[in-house]
Amino acid sequence: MKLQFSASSTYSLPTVISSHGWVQLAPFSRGENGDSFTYCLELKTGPVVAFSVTPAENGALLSSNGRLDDDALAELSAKVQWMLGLHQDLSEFYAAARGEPKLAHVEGKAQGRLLRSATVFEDVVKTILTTNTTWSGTIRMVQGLVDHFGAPLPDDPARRAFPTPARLAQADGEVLRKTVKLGYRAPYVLELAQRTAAGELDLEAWKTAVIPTADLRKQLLALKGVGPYAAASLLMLLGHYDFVPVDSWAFKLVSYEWHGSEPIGQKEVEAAFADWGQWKGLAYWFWDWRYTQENQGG
DNA sequence: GGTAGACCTGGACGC
DNA sequence: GCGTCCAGGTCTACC
Repeated sequence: MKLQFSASSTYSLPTVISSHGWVQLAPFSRGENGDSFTYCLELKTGPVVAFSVTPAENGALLSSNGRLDDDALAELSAKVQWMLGLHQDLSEFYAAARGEPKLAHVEGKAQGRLLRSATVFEDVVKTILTTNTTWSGTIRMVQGLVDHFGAPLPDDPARRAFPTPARLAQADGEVLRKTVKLGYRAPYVLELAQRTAAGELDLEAWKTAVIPTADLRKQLLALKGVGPYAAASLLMLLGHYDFVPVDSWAFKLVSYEWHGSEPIGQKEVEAAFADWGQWKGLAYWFWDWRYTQENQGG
């Protein structure tokens, strides 16, 4: 089975894949050249399907051995288009970036889209698992969730999808805490799964909802385990860039760039991008930082 | 609204 | 190998 997707504007799959670390988190797996990925997904309509996504003419090509009925195919197609951000319009951001040498590269590289998981639920869980830990810890926790609670692929049971809310809602809190090693985050993830599975939360509605960013942020902050950093990160994944995801790395970047490596706080980071309006998050994320260049010999 | 302490794990470090 | 310290955001209680 093959599905070809075309973007509504200039598009680069390798750029989307390398936009942030998501491709390193299960059930994503990065292709050898870094310009493609594979993923395993449990569809609402029933089947578990594995597929690869490779670059195609201004878009992407999905390939899978799975056979799907029309409903499953429609669901898969919609989810992959969401993951790839094929229809995001970044023309206003590019227009603003043309006047800033530190962002001169973004339009040429088609930067701006961030790789997403198939569901908002998966992205919220993963984002909670990025907080107060190392990146290696996040990779380990996400892999643990997939290994313990994800539905297996029929043809290759070693490969599993990210667990649905219904599957995670059945999880034993102590297994989450001790075996999967989510630690104190376990009750946050469990509560999120249970409320989502029960229909109390409709996270997927955020994909299409037309809501002011401030209102969406309030709803995100109301989730246990989601604070200002996680909310800003999730807003970016949902296509709202009005907030900078300020973590300890942001302090290093901004301090080195504008404050001579002196200790700074949240206010200084926010002030640095205050002029970027609805594009603050993207301007921060794709800024050509001196800190990383000079600390990696670039 | 702002702040202090607790949460949990893994990694670095010293012995 | 063992113990200690620290980094990483968010929550809760308190002022």
